[in-house]
Amino acid sequence: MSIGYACLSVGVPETGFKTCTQKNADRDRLRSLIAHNLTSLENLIDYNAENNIRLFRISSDIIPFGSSPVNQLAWQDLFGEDFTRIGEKIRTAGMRVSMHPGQYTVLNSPDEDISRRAVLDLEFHARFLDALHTGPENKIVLHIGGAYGNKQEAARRFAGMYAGLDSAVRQRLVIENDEKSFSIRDVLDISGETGAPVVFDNLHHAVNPGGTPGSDSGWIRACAGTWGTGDGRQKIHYSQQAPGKKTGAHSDSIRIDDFLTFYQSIHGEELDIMLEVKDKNLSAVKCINCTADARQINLLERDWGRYKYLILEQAPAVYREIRELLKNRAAYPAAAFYRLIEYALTAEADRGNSVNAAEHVWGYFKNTADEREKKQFFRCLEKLEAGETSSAPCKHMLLHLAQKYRQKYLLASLYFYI
DNA sequence: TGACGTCAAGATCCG
DNA sequence: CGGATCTTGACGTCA
Repeated sequence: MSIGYACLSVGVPETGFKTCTQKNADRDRLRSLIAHNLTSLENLIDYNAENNIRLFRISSDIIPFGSSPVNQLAWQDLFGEDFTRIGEKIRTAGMRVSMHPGQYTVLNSPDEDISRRAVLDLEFHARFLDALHTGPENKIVLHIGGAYGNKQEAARRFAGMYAGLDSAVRQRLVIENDEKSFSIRDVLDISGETGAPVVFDNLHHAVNPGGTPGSDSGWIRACAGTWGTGDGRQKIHYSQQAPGKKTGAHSDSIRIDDFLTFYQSIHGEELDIMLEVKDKNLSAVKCINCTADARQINLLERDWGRYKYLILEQAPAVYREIRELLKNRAAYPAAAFYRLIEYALTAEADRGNSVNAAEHVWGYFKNTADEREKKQFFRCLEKLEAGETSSAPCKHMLLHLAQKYRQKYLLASLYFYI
């Protein structure tokens, strides 16, 4: 069982992706964007390895215009050594990666130009995973596409296109139910035609159930048989409805109690679970820690180190409560810990709390900062206290100091990033 | 023709 | 100047 997240991180330094507009996409620009993005990918892989995250989706945007004639760069060759090095790290960490072209890659489109571009896009994704020297269990996840008023016909067109794909693509391709047209029942039928493994997406299924009713775990079992020996562990996508947002919108964070209920219901299934959630790695670590075999409190202490100043700012009472909770080093109150963090993050910002948290963080620098920095910080703090600014300028300054004075522990604090 | 979804670039305004 | 808040771009389908 691995639990992972998609594409981007929250609060991991130097992991951002850059792109440009089509009209600015010249060779030099693309080369430097790709160099930057591969460095970010390597930093993400390092972070994942250090944090026990063994499932990760690589963003399609890592190569800007990766399947467009705008990008003629031989990036596999130009960055061959980087790909090899990053691929080795993935393998060494026992990590499984994937890619997922978005809703605009439509293989079954009746418009031949659109389906042709979809093929090119899939080939780009396969080329990327090949460049990392990853095996075929590192999948490309794809939706079936549009229904065009005749789902049967659209499904047949998908199967026809699938059969014509290069084996480098086909061996990696897995198909997923969507929230509009193709239900899990439809996708299982298409799998019967094509042999492609099926990814069950619980939220898409809740929005677009189709077929005969069944529990999530029932459908997951139904998908299990589509995964062959070379395909690796069966994968599912898991997400939760964002409260108050439109149907199908992903939540900001995974609510741990709902996740654990789901997790109990699929107990015994050997699955890889890809979380689709705004706070990305944060929810991944949460769910990993709450289902870990090694119930060591240092897992929680480590995550607490990243949350603590954020929680101090959001809800000082919860800060104190969590400190109490973690005092018993023989216990492993993972769910209780994350439940408190979820609760604290719902609190409204309070100026006094912001000042208090900023002063705490300032404690790292009060003996090392020079006179100019001291003056600057306290001027910033006074403005915050007077309600003349948000806490952003203070935080920005403290982050700058953390970088200058190499406070590694502080640099990883979510206080700066949420 | 605009909504849909996503995230970064780019533009603009404010103090 | 930094920060906050738009708008645009890039994609295809569907109402």
